[in-house]
This record gives sequence, C-alpha cells and structure tokens, in this order.
Amino acid sequence: MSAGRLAVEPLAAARLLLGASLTCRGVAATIVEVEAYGGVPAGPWPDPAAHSYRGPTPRNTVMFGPPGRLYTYRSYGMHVCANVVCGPDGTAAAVLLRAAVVDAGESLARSRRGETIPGAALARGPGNLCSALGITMDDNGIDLLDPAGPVHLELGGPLPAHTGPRVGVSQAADRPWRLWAPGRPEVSAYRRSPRAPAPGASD
DNA sequence: TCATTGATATTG
DNA sequence: AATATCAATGAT
Repeated sequence: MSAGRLAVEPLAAARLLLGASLTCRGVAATIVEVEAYGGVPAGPWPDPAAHSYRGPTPRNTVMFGPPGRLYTYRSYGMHVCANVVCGPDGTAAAVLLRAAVVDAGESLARSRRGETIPGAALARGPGNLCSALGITMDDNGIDLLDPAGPVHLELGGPLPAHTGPRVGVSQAADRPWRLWAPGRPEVSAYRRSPRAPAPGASD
C-alpha cells in the first residue's frame, strides 16, 4: 500500500526517506542522510556504482524485488549497511541509509555502539547506523512496511534536502545522489573515495 | 593517510 | 583456484 510510494526513481525515493523514521529492536531513529543507487545498464537508471549494475546475484537479489524491502550487505568484511529497495518490482534500485538521529532508546543504542560515543555519532555512517539499531545480515529481505516486522519504516518527512556527490564509490562519484538534512550534526562528513577519479574528470 | 577484514565477483 | 575490489570506520 504505502510501498507504492517507493515504487519510484531512486532520487525521488531518497527524498521520501529523508525524515522517515526507522524503528528496530528498541531504538527509534529519524533518517537524515541517504544515498540513491540505480541498477543495470539497460534499465531506467543505469548506475555503475550500484551493486545491482552487473545483474542479479545471490547477494543482491532483493534489490530486484518489490519496493519497501530491506537490502543488507556486509562492507569491508566488518560493517553491515542497510538499503531500502525502491522502484517497481523487477527493477533494481535502492537507497542506502547513511545516518539517523536516535529519538528513543538511546541507552540501548549506546550499549551497542560503545558507552563513550557522543549522541550525534550513534547512528552516523551506514555501518554505525546498523550497529546502533541492531540491524544484521539476517534481516536481509524483510518487509520494512510490515508493522509487525523486526525493522519498521514509517514514511514521515519529507525534510528539506541538500544534495551532493556520493561517498565511497569509485564510479559515477560525481552524481549528486547523496541527500542530507542541512545543519544536522548527525550527518556524516563528506569523504570522497580515494579510488574515485578527480572531481569533474571526464574519463 | 593507513590498517583492518571477509565476502563477493571476476579472471585464468 | 587465485586475485582484485569494495556503497566503511577508527586510529594515527
């Protein structure tokens, strides 16, 4: 039902998700930073930086499924990152959740992240966000719009958004598909991938 | 700026 | 089978 609102292009879905609230295992948080990702070369949103670019694999199949599902992957062997699948069923696209404000369950989040972590840093960065909320690889593929599910998404916002280049990707790094809520200390500092070509390079 | 870390995808 | 590549983080 409300999943239909996510059956749209990645950038539009990203705007919807800014300001949405995410609840998981005792922690509620408001999303303040996201990154949009597209899909295969022949699709509507070709994106060489997307995991789905080279077609379906065992890892990324959920990105090719219906919108509103959770796609989790392990990054650099140590972090879990969470994406919300968007676009119509059968078309790969997703939005990476990069940072959130912890609204409730702060002590629980701190017990997962470390007792000395400042509040603004609890869910800053995609790996830290999953850690604070207790999202694991076992949650891959679940329906985020099911209120009875372990991870629940409530579309709220949208918040006013600033846009800029994506973080961490070595391909199509200049595409302005990173969105954040301006002025929030929870937003992660921008850091271009060391592997990305110089800004504006035609290549 | 660099080490960490392991799954995944690609190549031979 | 072997190698290269990360949608990252924290410390230095």
